[in-house]
Amino acid sequence: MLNEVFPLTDDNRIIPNPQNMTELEQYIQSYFGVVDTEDLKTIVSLFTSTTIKKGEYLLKTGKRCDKLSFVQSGFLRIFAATEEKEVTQWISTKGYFTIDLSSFVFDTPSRWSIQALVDTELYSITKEDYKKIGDVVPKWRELEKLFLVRCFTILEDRIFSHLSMTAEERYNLFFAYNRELLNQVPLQYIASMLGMTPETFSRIRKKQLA
Amino acid sequence: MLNEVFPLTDDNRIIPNPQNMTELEQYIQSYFGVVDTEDLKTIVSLFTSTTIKKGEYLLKTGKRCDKLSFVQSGFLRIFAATEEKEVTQWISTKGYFTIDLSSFVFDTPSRWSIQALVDTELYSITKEDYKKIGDVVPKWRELEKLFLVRCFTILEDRIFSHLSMTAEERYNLFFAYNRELLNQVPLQYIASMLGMTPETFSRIRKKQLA
DNA sequence: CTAATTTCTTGATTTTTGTCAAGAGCGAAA
DNA sequence: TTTCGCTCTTGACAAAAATCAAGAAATTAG
Repeated sequence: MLNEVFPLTDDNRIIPNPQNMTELEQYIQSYFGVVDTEDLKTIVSLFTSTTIKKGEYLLKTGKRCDKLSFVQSGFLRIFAATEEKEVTQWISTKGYFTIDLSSFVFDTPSRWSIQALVDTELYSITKEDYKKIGDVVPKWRELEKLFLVRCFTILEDRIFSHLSMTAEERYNLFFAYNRELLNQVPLQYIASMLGMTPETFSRIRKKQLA
Repeated sequence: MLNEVFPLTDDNRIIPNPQNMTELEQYIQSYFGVVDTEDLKTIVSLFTSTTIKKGEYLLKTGKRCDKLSFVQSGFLRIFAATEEKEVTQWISTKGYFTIDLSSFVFDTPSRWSIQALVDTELYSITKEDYKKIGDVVPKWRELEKLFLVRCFTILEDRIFSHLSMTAEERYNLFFAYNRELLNQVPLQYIASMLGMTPETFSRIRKKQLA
């Protein structure tokens, strides 16, 4: 059983790579496509594991976003404050990569704050180390671009949902794909990310349960 | 005056590059950052000029998007049809690059239709030729990524506007930056891309003019 | 230039969503 | 356990936005 946790190389060196990192490998595979197994291990070795407690911030608006984080477990809320209220942009669950992309890439002050909604396990990579991936895995720059395009497309879809759907339709679409979130994070945040008030959310929810 | 139209190199070769292409060069510079002048000419030479008549389609939903187009003059409406109505996702004006990105990159059926709202001059590049840019200009892949990130950020902002603003606020924000569109394209399309009905748009407009 | 078509405006009305306020439910902490 | 704070729900009402319908204005086609 041991080598499931600490797999051995040909010459019996222990790879300093906890077993649960395998999940990160799997997600990288699924998001970025086929990468050589050795490369994958190199990439994953650049990530470091951290835990962030409920309520704590991974990033605050105005600070630089200097790392990319992968959610191993827990929930992160990405939001920004306006004069009147906080607006939740997204909630990251297991398997999501979370970042203020613009801040990370351009070294500008971040627009988003990122807060843990429960104790959350992360694997994070610094900007510096992230750059190394491109050197080690030449293919990476292309895979990264494809990943970006997929993210872009998701945002396009989300805009389309606001141009063409009612609050109730957005609710139904969201829960068709994110059923599990409903009982695990404060509903007010989901309401906000769907572009409605908590009261409207509550009423739609009641209607859908009936 | 001639060399404004056909600028001469040191050795008096005429660069086969119509004067108005310079504008495309300028936009590439401004979007993608500093590229060597020779490279820029190479890139621009891969584009071909076309004109598309009012009402004609550059792309239809379901077809492959096999080229990237730059708007030299005119207006393009990017939209998709739902059961009830057509939803305008964006209107491209002079200086915009227009594409169904997902279709172009992944060779999937395009989600958007693109139609000319007036006779429109375009510079287009095929997917095949676009790939060559990366070979000629090694830096291109990085510049392209930065451009993508900027586009991504714009979409994030747009989502935020739907999560946090009223129709009237979106109207005002839009016209702070796109005053010129108001008298040049059917207002119903602008209404749609801002996520409101033509009637609501008309009323807000009246209110703002008063 | 005129007729036809499309687009835009306006009013009346309905529907959707937001606001305000009160109370219920629930979990965390003393 | 009991209290405190936070979240969610509910009702009454207000505001925002959509719908429907008619007509005016603008544009296009003949």
